[in-house]
Amino acid sequence: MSNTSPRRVRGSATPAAGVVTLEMVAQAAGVSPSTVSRILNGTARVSQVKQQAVDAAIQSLGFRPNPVARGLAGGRTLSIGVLTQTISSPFYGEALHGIEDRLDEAGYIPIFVSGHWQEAEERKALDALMARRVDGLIVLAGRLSNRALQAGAGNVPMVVVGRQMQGPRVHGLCFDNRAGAAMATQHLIDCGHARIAYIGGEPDHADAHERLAGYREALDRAGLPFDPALVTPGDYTEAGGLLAVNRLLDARLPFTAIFAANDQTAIGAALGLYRRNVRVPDDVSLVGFDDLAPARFAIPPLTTVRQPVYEMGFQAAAAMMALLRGETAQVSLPSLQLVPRESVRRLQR
Amino acid sequence: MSNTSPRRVRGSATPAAGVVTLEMVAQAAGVSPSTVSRILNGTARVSQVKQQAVDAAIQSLGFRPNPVARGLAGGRTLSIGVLTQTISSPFYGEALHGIEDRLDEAGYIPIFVSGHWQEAEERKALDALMARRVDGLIVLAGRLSNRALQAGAGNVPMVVVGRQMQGPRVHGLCFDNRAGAAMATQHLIDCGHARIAYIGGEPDHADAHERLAGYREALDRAGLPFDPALVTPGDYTEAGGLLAVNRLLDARLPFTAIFAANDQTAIGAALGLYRRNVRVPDDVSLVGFDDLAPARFAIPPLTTVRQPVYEMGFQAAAAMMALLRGETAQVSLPSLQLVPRESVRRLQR
DNA sequence: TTGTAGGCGTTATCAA
DNA sequence: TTGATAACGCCTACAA
Repeated sequence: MSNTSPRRVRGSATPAAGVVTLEMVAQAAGVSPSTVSRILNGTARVSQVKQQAVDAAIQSLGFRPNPVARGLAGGRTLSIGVLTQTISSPFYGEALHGIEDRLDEAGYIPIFVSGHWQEAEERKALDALMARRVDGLIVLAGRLSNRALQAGAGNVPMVVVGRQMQGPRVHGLCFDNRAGAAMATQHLIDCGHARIAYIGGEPDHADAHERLAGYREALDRAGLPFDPALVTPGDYTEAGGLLAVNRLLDARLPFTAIFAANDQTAIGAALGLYRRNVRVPDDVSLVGFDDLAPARFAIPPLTTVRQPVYEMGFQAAAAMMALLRGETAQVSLPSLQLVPRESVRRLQR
Repeated sequence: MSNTSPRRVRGSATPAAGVVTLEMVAQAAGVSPSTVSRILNGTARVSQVKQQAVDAAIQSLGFRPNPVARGLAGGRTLSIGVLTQTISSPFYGEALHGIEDRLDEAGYIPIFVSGHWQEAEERKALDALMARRVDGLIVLAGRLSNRALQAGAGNVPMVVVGRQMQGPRVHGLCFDNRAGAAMATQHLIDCGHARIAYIGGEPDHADAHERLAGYREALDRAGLPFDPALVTPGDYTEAGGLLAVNRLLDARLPFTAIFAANDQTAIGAALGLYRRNVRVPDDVSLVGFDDLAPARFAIPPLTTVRQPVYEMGFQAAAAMMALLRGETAQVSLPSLQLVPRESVRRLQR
């Protein structure tokens, strides 16, 4: 029999003082390490006596399993990679919050990395995540193609927010942007507006196209003409909205309302209107999209379409947990809702 | 001689297909694993020949070291724990962005966890971080006492933003809130205002007290009386600002200006004033603190004190890197600056 | 039900 | 300068 006592001759990492290992728990409880492991993971049944002995040892020693070692041995790191675009974005920030809360419930931890809407960065971020051996991947929008994502993710399960994807270990989750935009436009039409301008989002974001489609759909349904001159691009930022509204005003076309592709755009537009002495809603009505905090406190408070973003993050994480259990994710997103406030005026006829 | 060939008899984690290990690189290059490791870490000199052979093998095999294994063996995970309060906060979001960018430069990854301004949650988050064996800790404000932080951090280096702390492996980093607040108040005084109300921040945040002190300081310096009735608490949110301004108005005390403890408070206050038909800046001037995006696009654009938050995060991460190198962190924060916009009116005399 | 004995992919020590 | 080898702390296949 060779020597099996835990000699420490040479080693690498100096064990941090006060670190309690599973082996120490086993010794204290008078059982083998495997038994402790089994109890920790619920891998097999163990007798009541040992169960209690181990529990007691864990308590008294204050043992906490080392996730790093677990990751190496078990192949699970209990961490989920989250590829987001800008960690400081007011929109995605809420989603991250939801993800964090749901993962926490399950003992997982999110690892956030930003792609900044740039393919190269996204690819790099994805690599970093995979190198960290995350157990799953949640992707928030982005520019990477579905193929690139699939390839980059290897064989870990993936939840993608903002695009349609289905597969055995993949789940897509999105809001119905088209319906939301139609709802916003319809609201303006219901208030008597017929000349409605549209300030779009980033031209190469899918949701920007869907919102434009929703706008046209509502116009069509009401039998109103679609005037391309009333449509101008934005970039989902306040500055973009400001610029866009200036173009609209400079064109000297008549319009009584503006539907902006998101709240930030609408808020920028509102400032642009203010600068030109066009009053909201007296002269021009304004509707946004998202319902972030600034919309609620804008002057006047902004009518918008509410996207439950926190909930979206929460559900994305829930879907991931399902995928990890080998189930097919079956989560549903709450639908979008119009939030009427004070930036829209009912036209007299 | 015992058998040293890499037999795989029984194991645990099934090695994921396509995973390239350091050992495979060593074989391909015809050297020992230790040599590969040395090259990877620059731990020792190796001959040109082997150097190149290994580099080639790494390239062709597409090898990427496994951080999890590194963490176990080397005791370093190349990750930094970041204890923040609300990941979706517009203020801290910017800081996280800065941290992320600086850490990325150094090959480190941030692990963000939220404490939600609650001691119990912060403690839990701290534990989770330490269990993950992060190499360092960056703490953004919070309620945990310095002692609790020190204890929770064990012996990993720590950078704390928003409080004064010094130590061999600890570094504190803060803005001069007092000076910033004095600057804001002074600006109002310079514009001829004498009756200046103050809407405070969360009563138990240190920076809220500092800002109040700055407000008083400016008043004193100008020989203006301090009227406690003109001071009312807020909570750093828009809703808090709205409520506060209502209290101020209800008290029916005369004032010509308001200094709010942060932008969100100011924006809420602006809405409150609007609701009561008090115009900004014609009837009341308004100054905020932070200079977040919404301030720039408020109507009218908000005069405020700019805190370079991104930079703050960046510097905090830089300090951490210095600490990790065993140096004493010696980073400096850019100072606060007044950003005059349109929410302040110069009083005629 | 329980224990034994690798092995996960790296780093670090020792000896050459 | 290089290579063998023993950890790092845990999990699990296998044997008992």
